[in-house]
Amino acid sequence: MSASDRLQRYLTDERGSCTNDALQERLEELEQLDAAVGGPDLESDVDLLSAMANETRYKIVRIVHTAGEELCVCEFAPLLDVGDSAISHALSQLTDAGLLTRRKDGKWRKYNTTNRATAMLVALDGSRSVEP
Amino acid sequence: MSASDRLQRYLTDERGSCTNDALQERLEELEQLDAAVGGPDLESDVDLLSAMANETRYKIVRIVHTAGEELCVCEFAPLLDVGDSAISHALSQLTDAGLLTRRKDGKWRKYNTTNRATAMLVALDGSRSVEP
DNA sequence: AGAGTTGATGAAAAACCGCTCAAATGTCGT
DNA sequence: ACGACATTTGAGCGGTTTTTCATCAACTCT
Repeated sequence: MSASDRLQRYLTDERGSCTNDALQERLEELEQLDAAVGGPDLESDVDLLSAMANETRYKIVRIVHTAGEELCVCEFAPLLDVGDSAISHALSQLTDAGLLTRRKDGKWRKYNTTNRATAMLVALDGSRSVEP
Repeated sequence: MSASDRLQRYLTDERGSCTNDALQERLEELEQLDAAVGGPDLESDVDLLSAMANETRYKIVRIVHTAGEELCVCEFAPLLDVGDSAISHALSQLTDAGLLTRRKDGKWRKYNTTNRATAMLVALDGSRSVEP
């Protein structure tokens, strides 16, 4: 097929020559990379990243992380300029993604960060402006 | 206003009592959290997370990271089930977000991961299934 | 110079997201 | 059990994102 056509020309360019065997070998190497990537973690990782990839939800995670203690839903409300319902949706998505824990305390619900959330924020902070 | 109404009831519940001064104090604490969060990094962090929060783009970053070497556009094509154009869009977004570097090599373009991308993947892998 | 190839770019269709509104659930105090 | 309150849930609307299609710019080789 033509899918690997370009790849063969590329390998020829890079290595001077490229037999069909060499092409197949490289294709297999790439397939292995793909297989290693496509595991069951892919979906949960993308879910986690999607959960944080929104200003409202990112701020929630940051706020709890910075607070260093569990916070009540009613404490987010004054800080986020969206309705209570949106906050609740956000908290649920973050909890489902494994970024927050939810605890019932009587009439109130309290949320705290998980290790996963902390790890992400630390990675973000630690790698900032350290190009490349 | 009623925005801090609920908060006052909450504080009363938690601490037994809550003067208006105590309410104001807590509100200020929360505002400080919010201020610390709303810095200029917020936007770039959300951009970075958004860039990774998509199966196609996540796979690209993972593949380059796992390969441990720069890869040519033509090497992604056989692994991703989207058109060449979508791959190009994805690579641009990832590069703009600071997750990949782009290098011209004659006719070909090669992409590699940045430290930022590595930091994110390491954080994801290192915090997996270590609840909470 | 011209043909062929790689990759980027822009518009537009299709899929998806984020918010609000209305209604539901669970909890507390009376 | 009832009313008040805190939060969640589900539907739906408007806007954004992801992909494709067509086109373009840059580069290579003859």
